[in-house]
This record gives sequence, C-alpha cells and structure tokens, in this order.
Amino acid sequence: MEFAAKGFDGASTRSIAERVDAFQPQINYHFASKEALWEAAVDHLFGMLANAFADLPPLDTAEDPITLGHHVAEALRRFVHFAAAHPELNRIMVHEGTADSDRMRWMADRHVRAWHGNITAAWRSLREAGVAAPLDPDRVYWVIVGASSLPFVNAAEVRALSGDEPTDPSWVDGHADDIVAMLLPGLPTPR
Amino acid sequence: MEFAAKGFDGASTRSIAERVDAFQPQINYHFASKEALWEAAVDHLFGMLANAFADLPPLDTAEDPITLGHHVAEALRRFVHFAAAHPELNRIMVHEGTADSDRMRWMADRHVRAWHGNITAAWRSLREAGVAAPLDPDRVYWVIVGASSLPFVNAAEVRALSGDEPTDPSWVDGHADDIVAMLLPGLPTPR
DNA sequence: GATTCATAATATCGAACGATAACATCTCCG
DNA sequence: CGGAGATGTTATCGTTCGATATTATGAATC
Repeated sequence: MEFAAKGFDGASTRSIAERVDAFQPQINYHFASKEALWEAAVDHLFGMLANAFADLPPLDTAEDPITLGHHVAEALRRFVHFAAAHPELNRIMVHEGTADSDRMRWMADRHVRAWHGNITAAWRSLREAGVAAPLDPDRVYWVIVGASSLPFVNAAEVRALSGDEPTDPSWVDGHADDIVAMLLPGLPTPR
Repeated sequence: MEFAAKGFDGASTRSIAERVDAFQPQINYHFASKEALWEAAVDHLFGMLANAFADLPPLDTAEDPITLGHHVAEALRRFVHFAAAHPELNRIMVHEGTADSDRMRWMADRHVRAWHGNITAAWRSLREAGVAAPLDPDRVYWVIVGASSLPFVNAAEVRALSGDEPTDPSWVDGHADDIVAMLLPGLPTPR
C-alpha cells in the first residue's frame, strides 16, 4: 500500500489510482479528500486486524492467570502472523506515531487506544501472577508491538542484511515462538 | 530533524534550510543534492551512535559468557538511552527499511551491517551459555531494536495514549531495565 | 428511444517541490 | 585599495502535487 510504503505525504493520489487502474480524480470523487482516503484505508486495516482476533477468547482479567496467559500467548502469535501478512498497518502506525498531528490523534483515539488498554490490563494480571516477564505494564505494549512487527515492517532490510525471508511461514512461526517465550517465560506446558 | 519526522520524500529542502536560517539554494551549494544531504545526516547520526559506545568494551565472543553478558547489558542500556535522546536515527532507519531502495542498501551496507553482525555473534555466545532469553540469534537484532526504540520513535503516540513522557530520565531508565531483564534473565547479580 | 443520473475520463488550476542560473555581498591576500 | 574566490540571496525553470471544473460514457427508468 502506498501510504505504508511512503507515508502520507510521500504517497501520491496519482500512483494510488494507478494501482487500481483508475484516474487520479476518481479518488476525489469516491472520497472527499486524500485524508478521507487515508482514514478509509486505516479503518480497513484495523478491521482486518480485529477479524484476525475475532475467534479468540477475550483477555478477561478475571480469568485465572494461567488461562489468561495462554490466551495472551495465542493473541501474541496472531499478532505476529498478522504483522507478517499485513505489514502495512504497522508501517502506517509507526509513520504516524512519530509526531503529534490530527491524523495521529484520530488513529490513536479511534483504533489504538482499545488495544493498548486491553494489553496493559491483561499484563497487569499476568505480572501479579508471575507468569509474565518483568516488564512494566505501561511499557509492554510498545515492547510487544516493536519486537513483533519490526522485522516485517523492515522486511526489505532483513533481506538485505541476512538474506532471510521474514515472510516465510517457518520464519514467522519461529518469531512468534520467540516472542511468546521471551514475554511469557513462566507459562507452563508450552501450548 | 526533518528527514526523521516526514521521511525523505516528505521533507522539503526549503523547510530544512529554514531551520538553520538559510535559503533553500544553500543546500544545493553546500551539498550536491538532497540525497547527499540525507547521507550526511545519516552519517552524522551513526557517528553519534558510535560515540555513545566508544568507551564500552567490545563484545568479544571469546570472553566468558557472564562477562560478555554484562557487556551486552551495558550496551543495551546505552542503546535505549541513545534511542531516547536521538529518536531521529531510529525514525530514519524504520522509514528507509520498509522498501528496497538505493538509500536503504546504502544505509544497511555502510552502517547497519556491522552492528547487526556484532549483536548476532554476541547473542550466539550468550545463548549457548544459557544467559540470554531463548531468541534465535538471526532474529534478536530486530527484537532489540524494535522493543528498545519504538516508544521513543513514537513518543507522540505514547503521550497521547498514556500521558507518560517517555523522555523522562526515570522512564528511560525503567525501559532500559525492562529490556535487560527481558533479554538477559539468566544474568546473575543485577549490577 | 429519450431522459436521467452515477461514474469515468480529460483538462486545468494554484501551490510546492528540487535544482540551477544570475546577481549581490563578504572575506582575505596582494 | 583592489581583485578574486567563496558564500549569501534572488529569480526562475520544469515537474509533480491535490483538487476541481468540464466533458464523455454507460446503465437504468419511463
């Protein structure tokens, strides 16, 4: 996706239109503006993210910690796989999160805040139970997102530096296993 | 920095010149092109990164694992502090790492490859000694960089979501401690 | 078949971009 | 003092941008 690859300013409505075999003015016809197109794209990506989690049990902090830990582990695996399959979302997030802007606040309020809150609350429970690595709940969201998504956000650099293909299913699975093992060392009976 | 905030395409030589109270053509006078200016900026940032590590012992894999572990721990803390003080470097890296381009390969070959190789090699030793978390050496670079730098790269979003100020010294120290504890759980006598 | 309306395609606008040419100013050395 | 070379400043070029006005097309309704 153009917004993910070049950022909002770097992406041109002409090249976006070209991708779908259309002419540039069609974008201002079907959407009000470039901003509105961007918002629709972000909504769509977060909708796909929600779909990827739709069949998982919610991260209920009233649950016993071991069960919650297994739910979080499965959610982490899902997130890693989603980041590998759709790196555009994390690219847009990291692009927009760098500066205070209307777009950043729109995205944070509309989409990110709920995920951030759920993860933070779940982590608080896991920490108290000693299942989770000793990370501050107010920081763990950033550790999870950063560690899980960077090799896919920067897949081109992974290929250039090591020759690995980070989208290979085995690479993705290995990364998901690594993330779970690192973040939930106290979780018994690996899955 | 303009390149870090908006990416290469989004940054304009006019606003860069304005920052230093100059006129836009001065950039093409003192540098050959916008590309050359970008390269000089990246060289400068990586130079500062190297300076931040100048007084540390090298990550010698022939060292005994516990000593090497303490050296890696100190290097991790330095990296977290550098990412907090100079988020521009990691912003540029994550911007440029998304797509295969001449700029990405220039940066990977000239600067990133050495760091990547050193970390990977050191991690291999630490893994064998059981000091490090069970992360694949070929992946740990991305986990370290992603987890360490994201809250500073996206500092604006951290503020918007939690109200925390990630550049507060106590926040940075806490994050560094979290990263070390998470990655090197087997390291005895926490400093 | 004529009318109507949603969408596609073209033309074009003003603004901003990187780059360069042209001109002004300053500094330094004789 | 005066000329030379480096640097500052202005003017402007061709291109690309997002947006909009205008015209063309096609499908549905009567």
